[in-house]
Amino acid sequence: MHKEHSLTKNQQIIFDLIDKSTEPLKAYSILFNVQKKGIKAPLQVYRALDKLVEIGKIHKIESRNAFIACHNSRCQVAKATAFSICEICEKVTEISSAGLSKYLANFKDKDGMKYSKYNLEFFGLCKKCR
Amino acid sequence: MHKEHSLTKNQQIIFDLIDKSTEPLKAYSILFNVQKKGIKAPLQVYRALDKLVEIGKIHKIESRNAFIACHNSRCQVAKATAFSICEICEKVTEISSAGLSKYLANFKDKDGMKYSKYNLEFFGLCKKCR
DNA sequence: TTAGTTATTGTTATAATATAACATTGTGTA
DNA sequence: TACACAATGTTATATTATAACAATAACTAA
Ligand SMILES: [Zn+2]
Ligand SMILES: [Zn+2]
Ligand SMILES: [Zn+2]
Ligand SMILES: [Zn+2]
Repeated sequence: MHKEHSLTKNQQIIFDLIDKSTEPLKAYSILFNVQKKGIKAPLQVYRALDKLVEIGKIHKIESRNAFIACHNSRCQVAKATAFSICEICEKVTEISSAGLSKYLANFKDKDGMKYSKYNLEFFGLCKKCR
Repeated sequence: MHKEHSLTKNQQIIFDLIDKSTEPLKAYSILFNVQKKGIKAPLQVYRALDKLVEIGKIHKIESRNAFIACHNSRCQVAKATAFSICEICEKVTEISSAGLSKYLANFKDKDGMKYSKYNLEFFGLCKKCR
């Protein structure tokens, strides 16, 4: 469950766009799409994106420099994320697996160190592309 | 074990630099450091980096846009990587865990799909920074 | 209310990261 | 040799992201 944050105007505009999208959106594509709503500069987009990531409403797909809305109720505050990415059609899906998140949250490295924050990106071919 | 590839001149210069480095290096920092060896343009660096990633001699740390030499004998061909990243000092370590790689290689998503390629980045504080 | 404080926004410029396009050179091989 | 192919060199440009500073709006506390 996401903590309720009341979004500001720009944050709401940009979140709505990302949330409606069926694919991850890139910052400058977002910029292009919200210019008619008065958001004219990259920085306005990046500021909203930063905040939305911070509060867990969206995630950044690091290998693609793109942003996707969170649809994972298990995803507490954007600290532990996992995605599958199709290398052909670029479809991205957030993975919601109790087993996986438990395994990773409990994973200890050689030094016995545990990590509460991680990002995992799986690559392969989606159903359609196989 | 890495398949032996004989590196070309530019690839060797750039690999040596990354391999000697104690921290991940960014492309333009690499460029700056190899200009005295005759590599003058970004593209020359990016081409070498692409190839080195492809053959598994280095990995890209996606969240940092930086490159690190592979020191993980378990790491077959750059298809399955895991790192820990200190959020204060930015120290990056490649994780070599039989358990982790086995778990992830066998992980199946909701649709029963398995992924042989993945990238995992853990975030936290290293020993020194704790 | 009012002044002080902080978050958000707007704006211009610029930094940092990455690729396109094309000409040239080297390397292996039939 | 002649062909194919990989690697290199070079210029220009595309894409992603932040710095710096001014102006507003929203929130607090006296
Ligand atoms: Zn999520
Ligand atoms: Zn696909
Ligand atoms: Zn490796
Ligand atoms: Zn550290």
